[in-house]
This record gives sequence, C-alpha cells and structure tokens, in this order.
Amino acid sequence: MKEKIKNLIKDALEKIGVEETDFIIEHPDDLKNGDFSSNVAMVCAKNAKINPKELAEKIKIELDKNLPEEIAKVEAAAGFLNFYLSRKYFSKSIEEILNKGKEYGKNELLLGKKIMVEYTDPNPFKPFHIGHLMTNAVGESIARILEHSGAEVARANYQGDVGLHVAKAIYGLFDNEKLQSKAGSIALQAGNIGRAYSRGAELYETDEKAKKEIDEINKKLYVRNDDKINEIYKWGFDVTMEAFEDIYKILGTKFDFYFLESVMASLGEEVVRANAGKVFEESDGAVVFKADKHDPKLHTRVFITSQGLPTYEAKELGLTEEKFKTDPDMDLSITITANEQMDYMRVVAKALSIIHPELENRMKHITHGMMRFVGGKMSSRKGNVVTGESLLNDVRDMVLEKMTDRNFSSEEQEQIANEVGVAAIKYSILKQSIGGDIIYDFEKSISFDGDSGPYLQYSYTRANSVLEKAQKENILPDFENAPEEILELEKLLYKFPRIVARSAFEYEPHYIANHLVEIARAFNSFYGNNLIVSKDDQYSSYKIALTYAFSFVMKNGLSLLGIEAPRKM
RNA sequence: GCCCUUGUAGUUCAAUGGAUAGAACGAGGCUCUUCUAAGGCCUUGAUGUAGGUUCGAUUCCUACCAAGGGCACCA
Repeated sequence: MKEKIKNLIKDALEKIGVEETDFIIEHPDDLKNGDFSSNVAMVCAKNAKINPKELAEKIKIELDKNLPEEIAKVEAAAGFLNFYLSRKYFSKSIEEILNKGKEYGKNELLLGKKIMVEYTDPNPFKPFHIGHLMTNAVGESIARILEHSGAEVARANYQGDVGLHVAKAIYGLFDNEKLQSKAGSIALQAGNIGRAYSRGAELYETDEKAKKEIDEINKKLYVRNDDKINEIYKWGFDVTMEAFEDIYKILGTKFDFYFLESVMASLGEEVVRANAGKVFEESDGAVVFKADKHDPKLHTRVFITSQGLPTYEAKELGLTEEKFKTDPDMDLSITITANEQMDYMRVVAKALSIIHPELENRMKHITHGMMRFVGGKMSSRKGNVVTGESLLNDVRDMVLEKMTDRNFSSEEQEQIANEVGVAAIKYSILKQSIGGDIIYDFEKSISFDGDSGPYLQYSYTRANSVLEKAQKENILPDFENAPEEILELEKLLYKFPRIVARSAFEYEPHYIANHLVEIARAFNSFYGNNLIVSKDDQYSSYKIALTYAFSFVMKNGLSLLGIEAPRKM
C-alpha cells in the first residue's frame, strides 16, 4: 500500500511539473491524521518555490482525479498529505488476517539467513537471578522475532563451569555439610548450592583463612586431582544445570547449543598463543591486546594472565570460533548481555576482527540495561539476590490468589498461574527499549492492571469467550457486510506486520509490546461498547470476524514476546 | 582523568527530523439483570541547561550539568 501511494504521488508531481525530492510515506502517530501521510509537499516546496500548504493542496487536487478503491479520501492539512483508507481496504485486511492465521505478521526481511543467538548465560553453582531472567526474556523474544522474519535461528547458552565462583560454592558446601543433602527436589538442592556460594563469596572477602582455602580449591579444580572435590563438583554441576532446565521450561526456552567455559579456555588460549606477537603482546608477564592502538576509544585488556591462565577475553575467542564451527555458513552470531560488558566486548570484537576479518561483520553484541531495584538495595546485600525461581513462585502465588473465584481444576489452575506469572515478568522487561536500565519494582512487575502482560492475556481470553459463544449460537464470521464506520481496532490490526518488521530490524521487542497494548485497549473498548454476538445485529458476523482477527494478532504478538496466550484465565 | 550508556508528567516508560509530545501507575468521579470488572468511560500533568544545523529538533551536532557502567591479570 505504501508503495502504491508513493507512486500515485510521483505521478501527480509529474503532472503538476514539480521536481521530485526524497519524501516519505508513514503511518501518522495520531489516527486523526489519516492512515498514511506524506511530507512530500514540505520537502518539495523549496525547489518548486511554492508555499508547502499550496503545493499540498495542488497535489491533492491532482490525486483526487484518479483515486483507487482502497483509498477513501485524501486531505491536505498543515502541509501534510493525509490518506484515508477505505472500508473495502480494511475489510480485506481483516480477511487477510483470518486467512493467514498463525502466519500473519511474518515478513521476509531475513529469509534464508542463519543466525545464532546466545543469551541467558547463568553459571552453574551460582543462583539464577533476575538478571538472567532479563537476558532470557530479551534473548528469547529476539530469537522469535528473527524467526518470524524468515531467519533460521539457533539458540545458544554459554556457561561458566570453572572459575573462582565454583570454588567459593564448594567451600561453602564443605563449610556446612547440611547444604550437601541430596534429599528433596532439584530446585531445593540447587537452592542450597546457591546459599553455599553466597556463604563462600562472603567469607572470601572477610576471612583470610577461607580465602586461602578457596584459592586452593580453585587450583585443584583446574587440575582435577582431588576425588572429594571432583565428586562434589559433579553433583553440584548436574543439579544446578538440571535446575536451570526446569526454569527454561517454565520460561519457554529451548537451547540448541550449550557451550562451557572449561572447554573454551584451552581453545581460546590456543588462539591467543597462535597470534602472539602478531595481535597480542607480552606486558608485565601477561599476554595482552592493546586495542587502543587500533582504536583510541578502546583500551588494553589481558587475555592470558601472568599465571598463564586464559581470561574471559581469551575464552570468548574460542567461543566465537566454536560457534562458527557449528555452521560455517552462519550469517550472524548475536550475543546478548547486560551493558556492563559492552566495553570489553568491543575490545574482544576488535581482536577477533583482526584474527578473522571474514567474521567482522558477522558478529553482533546486543546489550540490555541493568536491573536496578526500587526502594531497597537488595543487590548490595550479599546472598540476598532475588532468584529467578523465587520471583516466579511469588508471582504465581499472587495469580493463584486472584483466581479463587474461577472454576478451574487444580491442574488447569497451576498451568494458567504459571503462564500468567511469566507474562507479568516478561512483559515488565520487554515493554521498554532494551538498552536502558530497568528499575525493577516487584509490585509493578506483578501488577495485572493496565500496561501489563496479564492485561494482554485477559483481552485474549475475552475474545475467546466471545468466539465460543458465536460458535454455540452458530453465527459465522463474514467480511462482506461491514458497518460503514471504520473501527479503531481495524486501523491498528493491519499495522502489525510492519511493527514486527521494525522490531526485527532494530532488535527491539518493545515496539510489539506497545502495539499489543494499543490493540488490546481498542478491543476492550470495542467489547465494552458492542454486543458482538447477537442475532439481532446485521453486523454481528463482521464483528465476529474482527474478534477472530484480534485474537490471532494478539496470540502471534504474545508469542513473539515469549508469552503464552491461555484460552481462559 | 578518559570512554560508553541514559536524562521526557509525581512515578515507570513511548514517540522511523514533522502536525495539539502519547500510554500506564498514582489521585478524583462514573460504570456489571448483556460475550470474564484482571474491563470500560471522564478529569488532572513533562522534553536537564545553553548554543548550533533545519522550513521544522524530544530526535542530529557542540559545551555544560546529573545518574549508571567500564578503564590490566574477575566474569
């Protein structure tokens, strides 16, 4: 449609004899200004030496001579040209949504592209905290949006199975043997290991003797020569990894690849050694990369310590090579982390682009903001981080409380509560642009009013109830006999595919989240002002078709945010 | 000190260089004998400061101010 309007304007300009300059066709922010608008008169006015308003008027007159049936009217206002689409156009767009169903909203922006997305990255032996929840929500949504744009996406998770944090956890487990109990659920055992880690981390800072022992355990872990440590390591690793899987299941993520730091360490070290003298140089006994030599905005970082151990930077080199080994034709490798890692990822990327120039444009680092807390410094109090699991449980319990007056089996109740809870959390993360920090407010993240995940789900279930009633009363959807007035809901629904494309192009899920709130609001308003299923209403069939269209778009949109759409709640 | 990110209603967020800067929460009022009131309707308020580019700047540029992150052997 956009192209069609553009061509109409081009023809009109030619007929008037005004030279064409670059102009745009866009959806105006406010529906009052039409369905499409163009700035053509303003950008061309200067060359044509006419007042923009006059030029807009002239173009309008020319356009009016030959309007296609999809356009109801053209208006010249404040120098803009506003196009109003016709009833026929909207009826057809509703028909299109119903025909495409699940496929509606897909685009071919990335057709045939192979993309790997790495996200979440929790560390075994450490708690899965809400920061991981945030990366997971962002990563899963971006993965789905890319898939919806035609890409073949592989999901990857990179986990720190070696390092000081493991030694701290193991020290904590030795320190308090109760925490080693193998009784109870996986979640319970993993929780104990998390507590052991917190304890170890605290003692490492405050207790000299503990610090020494933890460093000792760390060395033994590296060479793997202590049976007692190896045994507890294996148990702890298995338990925490399994606990992570349970969380992924609730969150709706399934990874295709798992990369472990212990494996990347030696691979990365090899890469650094192979390029020593060329890319890397020695400095104070360590092997470093002086990125500032290549770009003054970057800085020097250590890749291999003076102790001879590879750092995270070196491991990242190994990781990137491994990722491209899974598929040498991969078009893009995306890594999603918090923005505190931005600067050194740039250094790593610089080193990589020198070693592997062919990969330079095939790597992308997307950063999201940090989780901050409102009303309390939870993060600064050691061992008092909000774990993903506790948050999920709290939210689920709140939902259950709210559901007491509904008639569901306990099984149904459990599932719905989980889906609604995850929606509340994910939406509170994804509703805003991912770059900025998120001020995490527990009360708000589980709020079910207004601008929230459950609000979207609730609108969807309402639509479902309407459709069930329509089936019972045997009224079928139809697009032919539509009311003359074009509803706001229709004007929002047909924009969905463009919103998805923009989200994919910018790697920003919040455009979808915001659009879903708009259509939910429009639907709820429509629902409140109309009896949709009614034998006495000649437009009932059209309204039912519209309700179907809404439910498809809402379900598809929620799915792109990684949120389930329950039929009832 | 240097580099990166961010400054928009009381609060949390929107706004591909365009029209009267949008929502939500909060506060106040109305609204269920109708398809789920987790809803709808109405009222209330903002672009950090100073310049610049432009027909037009929340958006781009410069300086300043403020917040957060990073800057050699942690990740």
